[in-house]
Amino acid sequence: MTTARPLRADAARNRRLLLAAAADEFAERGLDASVADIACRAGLGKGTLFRHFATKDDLLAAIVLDRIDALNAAGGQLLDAADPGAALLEFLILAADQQQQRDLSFLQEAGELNADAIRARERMFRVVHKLVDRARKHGAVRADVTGTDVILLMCAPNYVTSYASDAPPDLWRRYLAIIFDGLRPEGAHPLPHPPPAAP
Amino acid sequence: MTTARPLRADAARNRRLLLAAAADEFAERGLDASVADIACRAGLGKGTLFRHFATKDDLLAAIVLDRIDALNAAGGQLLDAADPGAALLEFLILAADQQQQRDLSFLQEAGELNADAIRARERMFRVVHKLVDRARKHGAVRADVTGTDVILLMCAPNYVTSYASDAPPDLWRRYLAIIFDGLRPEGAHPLPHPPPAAP
DNA sequence: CAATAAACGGACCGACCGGTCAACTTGCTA
DNA sequence: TAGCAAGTTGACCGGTCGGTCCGTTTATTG
Repeated sequence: MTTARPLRADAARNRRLLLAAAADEFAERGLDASVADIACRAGLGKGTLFRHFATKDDLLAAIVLDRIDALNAAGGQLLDAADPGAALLEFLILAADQQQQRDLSFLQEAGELNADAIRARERMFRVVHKLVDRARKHGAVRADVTGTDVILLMCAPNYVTSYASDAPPDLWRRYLAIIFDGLRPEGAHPLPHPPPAAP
Repeated sequence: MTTARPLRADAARNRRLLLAAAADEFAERGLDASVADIACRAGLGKGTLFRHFATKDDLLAAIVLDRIDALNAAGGQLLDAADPGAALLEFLILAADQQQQRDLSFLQEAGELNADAIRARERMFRVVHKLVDRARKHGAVRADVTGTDVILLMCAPNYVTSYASDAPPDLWRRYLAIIFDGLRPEGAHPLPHPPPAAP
């Protein structure tokens, strides 16, 4: 039982500052952003950062957890949408939008994450599986594509555009559309390799 | 004029050892592989590595240059193939196969590379553009897709599978097929974003 | 307001990195 | 085979990193 007594007012404020600074710094410089820079950006000392987050990975996990939970909530609502195909596409757009993908991609990197973050990720995987199943049954997605396929492909649009240095910020929409066309049943060719097992 | 006198026999052998060790190490651990580990893997001292390659980036560029040149040669031949659509697909398969993609992805990362490597990359870009143009004129690729699109998407299949830790080594074939289906004219939906300028 | 626990901050630590260098070894050649 | 340039090596350097620690500051509360 973690009967945590509430944070002192300044501590709560600083925690928010740190999370915001870390989100910005990670977005700009990737996983290599240094904790010193993050603390400095928040106008705080490095020691303060480590008082709130025992390790750099914990800080990352805290950020990612928020994003994932928000995405899961949106995905849950999309499960009731009228058009299952449009709902899946909308979910993928939400996931890629505002560089959320950039954080999601951290999530995919193996198990060095907070247990909470891992649980949130698995919740998200379940949501994606449900969205894909619905879309497949509705004929909006080809029969030979699985939820795991979509999970893996989810981060590709942002990854792809990250290499076009002078690209407009929402170029990912173009590649999400191309990949999504590849998921549709119309004009689908047989796949040369079986799908991976669900994670 | 670089009238380089030939390397001493042992030096030439060590150079090959270093290139092989570096290729393995970069493939396993990515760009973060340390020069010390590479030298150790080659059974040599760190100083020897720096005698052959002035900087870590030069070493990387030397590896990448070989791969790119091989790919360019294959791509050049595919320009004469009977079926332009199959030729483009074959080129993408070659590019992704045997983790070549892993090295190509380094290439995409901005201009911190050897001038030679940059030239080789640009040569590859031209080859891809030609392959795509041929395929498009032949109706094997949708009209609204450009060579630059394909260059950006080229690395996606391997990237995508790199996050499925227990995946079979050629799972990328599955996602290359899905993405390639997205490039076909059949069942293509309008793209929501214009293509980026050619690099 | 005084007492106290919570929070803060930055000097400090050990590990690791890319890269240098001078002493040492070795293949080539005359 | 002698001499020497070419090649090798690992200790070493400056810098950065994640993380620790303790003297100091501050919000809270009786």
